[in-house]
Amino acid sequence: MAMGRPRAFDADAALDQAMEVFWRHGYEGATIAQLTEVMGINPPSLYAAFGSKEGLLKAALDRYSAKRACWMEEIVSAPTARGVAERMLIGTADTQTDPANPPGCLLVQGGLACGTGSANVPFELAAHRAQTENQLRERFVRAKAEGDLKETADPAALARYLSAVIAGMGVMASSGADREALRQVAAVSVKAFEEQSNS
Amino acid sequence: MAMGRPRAFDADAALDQAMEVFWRHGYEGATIAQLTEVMGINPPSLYAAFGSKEGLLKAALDRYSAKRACWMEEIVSAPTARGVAERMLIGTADTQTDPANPPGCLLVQGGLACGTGSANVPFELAAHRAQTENQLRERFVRAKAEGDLKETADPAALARYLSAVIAGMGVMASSGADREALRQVAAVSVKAFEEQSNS
DNA sequence: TCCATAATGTAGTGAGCGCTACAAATGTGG
DNA sequence: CCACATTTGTAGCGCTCACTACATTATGGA
Repeated sequence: MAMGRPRAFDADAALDQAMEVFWRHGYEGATIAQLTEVMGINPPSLYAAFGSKEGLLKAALDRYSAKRACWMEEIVSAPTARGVAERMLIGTADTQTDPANPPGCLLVQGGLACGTGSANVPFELAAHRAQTENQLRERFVRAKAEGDLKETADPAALARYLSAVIAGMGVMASSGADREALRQVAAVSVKAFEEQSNS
Repeated sequence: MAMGRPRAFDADAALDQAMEVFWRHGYEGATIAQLTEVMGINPPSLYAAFGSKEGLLKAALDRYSAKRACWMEEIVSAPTARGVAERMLIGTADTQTDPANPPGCLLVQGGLACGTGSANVPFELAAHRAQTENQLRERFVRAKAEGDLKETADPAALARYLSAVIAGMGVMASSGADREALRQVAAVSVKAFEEQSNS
C-alpha cells in the first residue's frame, strides 16, 4: 500500500495560529482567508485536515482545553477550597491579560450567539466551559467531605459562581480591562468564599 | 417647504424587533434579511431610517439602555450598598432568564469579538456596559461617604466586581442556565458585599 | 391643483463568504 | 523504476452578504 504525499505543515502549530484568530475575531468574524494565511496553508489543506471551518474550531477548542488541563490540575491541587478559588481567580486574571494571547478567553469571545448557520458553535463553547465548572464542583464536593467547606455550603453553587466570575472577567478583559482591574475583581470574589470556609 | 411622505412604520416598535434579533444571533450573526423581516419593512426603509447595519445596532443599544434606565434607577435607590448589590444581582438573574426576551444580555451576546469590518461593535457594547458600572461606582462612592461601606472598601473595585458577575451571568444564561442557577450565583456573590458593609 | 419632498416596494449590485475541482507534486510499497 | 495514495497550489465555484438605483406613492405647502 502506498502512503501518499506527507503533510507539509505542523497541524498543532497551525492550530495554535487558528486559535488566536478565533480568539481575537470570534468564530463568525474569522474568515477562511485569515485562517489560512496565519496557518501558512491553502484552503484545500485546511479542509483536508479539519473538514470544515467548524471542524477547525472544534480542533482548536480541544487544543485549547488540552493546554489548560495541566494548569487546571495545579489549580485544584490547592489544599483548600478557598485556595482553589484564589488560585483560579488570580490565575485567570493573569492569563486573560497575558500579552502573549488575545485578551479574554476563547471560550467566551469565540461566539456566545451566532447566526442560523452556526447555531451549534455557542453550544460547543459552552460544553468546554462546563468542563471547568465540573472540575471545580468535584473539587468542592471533596472539600465539603473533608470538612474544609461548611456543612451549609453548596459545592455546585460555588462552582457556578466561580464560573460566572471567570466568564465575567473574560468579558471585561475583552473590552480592555487591565490586569490590575481583573485582580481587584478576583480579590473581591474570593471574599465570598471566606464565608463558606471553616477556619 | 414640502414635508415628504410620512414613515409608514413605528421606529421604536421596529427597533424592539431588531434588538431581539441582535440579542439572539449577535451583531454578525444577524442578517439584514432577518432584520427587515421582523421589522416588517424593506431594506431601503431600514437604511433611510438608520443609515447602516451598525447604525441600527447603535439605535437598538440606545433603546436597550433607555429601557433599562428606570430599572437601574430603582436598583440604586436601595438604602444600602448591600441592598443595591442584592437587587442588582437578583434582578439580573430574573431579567436574563425572562422568557419574554432572549436569554442573557444584549450587551454581552451582541458581540465581544467581531471581524475586521465590524471592529468597533465590541467597543460600542463595552461603552454601554460601562454606563452601568459607572452608576454602581457612583452609588458606592456615596455609600462609603455615608458610612454604609467600610473605610477600607474600594467603590470602583466593588462596581467592577458586580459588573463582572453580571456579565458572567449573561454568559451562563446564554448557554441555557436557568433562573434558579443564576439566583444561586447571585446569592453567593452578595456575600462578598457583607464583608465590605458596616452593620 | 400642482410642485417639492421624502418614504416605499421591486429588483437587483458588487464584494466577500465558505468551500472545492483539478492537475501537478511528493511520498511509499512492489 | 513504476503504480498508487495523499497533499499541495491555482483558480474559481455558487451563494449570501450588506447595501442601493429607480420608479412609484403619499404627504404638506403655495
